[in-house]
Amino acid sequence: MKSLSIKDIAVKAGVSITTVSFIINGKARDKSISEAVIKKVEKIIVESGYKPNQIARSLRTGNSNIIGLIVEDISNSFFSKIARLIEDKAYKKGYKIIYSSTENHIEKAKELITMFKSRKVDGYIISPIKGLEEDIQQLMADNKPVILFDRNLPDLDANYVGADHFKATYHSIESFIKQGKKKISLVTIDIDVQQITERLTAYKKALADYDIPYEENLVLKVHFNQDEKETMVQMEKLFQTEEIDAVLFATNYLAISGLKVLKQTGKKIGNDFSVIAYDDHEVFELHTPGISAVQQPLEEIAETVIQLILSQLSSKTKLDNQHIILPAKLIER
Amino acid sequence: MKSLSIKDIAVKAGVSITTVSFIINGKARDKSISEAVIKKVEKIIVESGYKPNQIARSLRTGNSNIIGLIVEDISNSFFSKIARLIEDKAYKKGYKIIYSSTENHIEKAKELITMFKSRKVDGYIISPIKGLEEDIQQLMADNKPVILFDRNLPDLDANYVGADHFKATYHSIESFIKQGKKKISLVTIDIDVQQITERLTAYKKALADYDIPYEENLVLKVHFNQDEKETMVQMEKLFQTEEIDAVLFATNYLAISGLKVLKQTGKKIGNDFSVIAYDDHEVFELHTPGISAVQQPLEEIAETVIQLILSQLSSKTKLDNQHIILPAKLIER
DNA sequence: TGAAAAAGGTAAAACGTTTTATGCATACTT
DNA sequence: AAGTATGCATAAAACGTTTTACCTTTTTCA
Repeated sequence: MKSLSIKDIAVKAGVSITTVSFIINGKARDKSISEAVIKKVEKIIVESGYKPNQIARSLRTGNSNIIGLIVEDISNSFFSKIARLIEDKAYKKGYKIIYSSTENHIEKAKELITMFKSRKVDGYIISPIKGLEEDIQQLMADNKPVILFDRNLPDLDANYVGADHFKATYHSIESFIKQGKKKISLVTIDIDVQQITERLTAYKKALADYDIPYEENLVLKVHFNQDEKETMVQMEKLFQTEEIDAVLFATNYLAISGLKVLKQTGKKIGNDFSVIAYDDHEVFELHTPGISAVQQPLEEIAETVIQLILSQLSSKTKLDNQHIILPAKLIER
Repeated sequence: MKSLSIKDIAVKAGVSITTVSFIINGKARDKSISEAVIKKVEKIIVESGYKPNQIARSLRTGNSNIIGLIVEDISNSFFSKIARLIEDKAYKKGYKIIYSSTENHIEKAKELITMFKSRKVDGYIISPIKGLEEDIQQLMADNKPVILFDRNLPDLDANYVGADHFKATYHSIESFIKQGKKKISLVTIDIDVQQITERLTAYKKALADYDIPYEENLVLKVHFNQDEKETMVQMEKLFQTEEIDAVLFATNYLAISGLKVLKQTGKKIGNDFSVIAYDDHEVFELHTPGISAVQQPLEEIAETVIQLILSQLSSKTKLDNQHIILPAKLIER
């Protein structure tokens, strides 16, 4: 049941391997192969169902038509939706995606890059974590296209596509303030990437601009890799001990955990307790009452990422790194 | 910036390529290479950070250490959660996953298989759709491990891992009946795979067993690939025109669409209108009131799938096909 | 008419591994 | 002392492509 090789086709057609290869790769006219031969070989290829062995092709050409996608957690709806969009668009251009989740482990992330390297992926799409700077730098030094998305590493000059988290956060807090909220809490994670820390900066800035004093104990920094149970305990404490009247959750899973806590403790969301979540999710739409959420432009992010990487892949010369910041929208519910 | 090859290591160590290869692959003692040489070469490998080129390795050995995963839609939380679990477990055994979504398009599914084939993936994990029988048969004839999951193709004798949808559906309907419901509706899709049609069979059986007449107009079969908008229109009609007192949604996205309709139309879930969803989702847990749901044992499904495929991959002889049906749980909320 | 160019094609090297077959010492039997 | 293991190591083929360099025949045109 061995599959056909280019040699089988060559023999069947009574021409050389070279000729078949030229035809397969559309170089036939260029290399002045006669129409008759082209037709004949093409016919045989179609009839026999021959498909070139991509492995052999990759070994020879050095590229794999595979793009590596590294995210924090593919089962998070934000990432799985982006992944689906990216996959879709890449597929149309003849690229496949290999994805993997880092689970916020630097060691796993490094291993993944090594593995992708040895698999000779053509390019990398990475939602990075702190500590990966050197490895990414190395990839770029090797002239591999790299696109960071969602999260950025400040010490690194790389292509980046993401949403305007500062503005989105600022507007969220502002909207709380305009509703008359005074005790506004921020629940975030202690991960050290710009896109997360920015949310804290924007929070502080908005408060300052409206002359509301910043209180440290209104900010909960959850450890990025801890168990959900523990997170919920911490949130419960926060919700109980302070007379908070509004909460902004910095990620969708934090918001979901938060909603679980509220449901368990019977605390109601309403006029004297408002909530905004970061990254929209069906949960927020269907929740009673509806939960306002910051919605990132998934489609545009995916589109931009894939466009960026494709242009890098097709360009011979190294292109300048771009930073593309797309607006995020506050969906009020 | 060319990466190191086995030849570079061989030269550096002053031994042959063969020797290095044996050492890399743990065959050194077998081939009686001296300890001294092993140590020396290993040291050089570590120091230089050499990683074998997987492409070349694949070309030579004929296997890629990659498993292809084909699902309907990776952005569906059921699949993305399974994918994450599978990826995780596969990773630990040295396998990578390439995934792709069929979007229920038979053509795309076929293309994906062809693509995976030309990429020489070692095995296939597929949530299949009708019409793929022949292609899958072909894979098995080629002696490639294939595991179907979630959905089964009745005309095909293949490995299958899935939940007991008949029982789960039966129990769901039974629970409605025991609550005194009389007009029980089923919202399902018109896709022709056993795991979906089974839900209809179980629905009918449960009604029959409790002497409730089956009414065709209480069953809504949504077209599997239609726009959500259209689905919602159909559901709205169903909910309005019949005095339905209970609904079972056959998939989680149908349930989510259903909840959206209910929210829009202001119809309340409660004592005189109950809902059960298929495949649990955070939405159902956090919804007010909580939505009962049939929960498939994701972890066990993933574990079984990966175990099955790994045992096939490591066994020289073709193993008998297995059908593994795991119990699903009705979570009452 | 003769040289140059074009048309039509191919042989063979190369990509980086794994693996088979083989070689040469040295040590162990009898 | 001859024969046979055994320890240690390697040369070279093979996997299936792409691509470079080259060859022959025909056509062009000064």
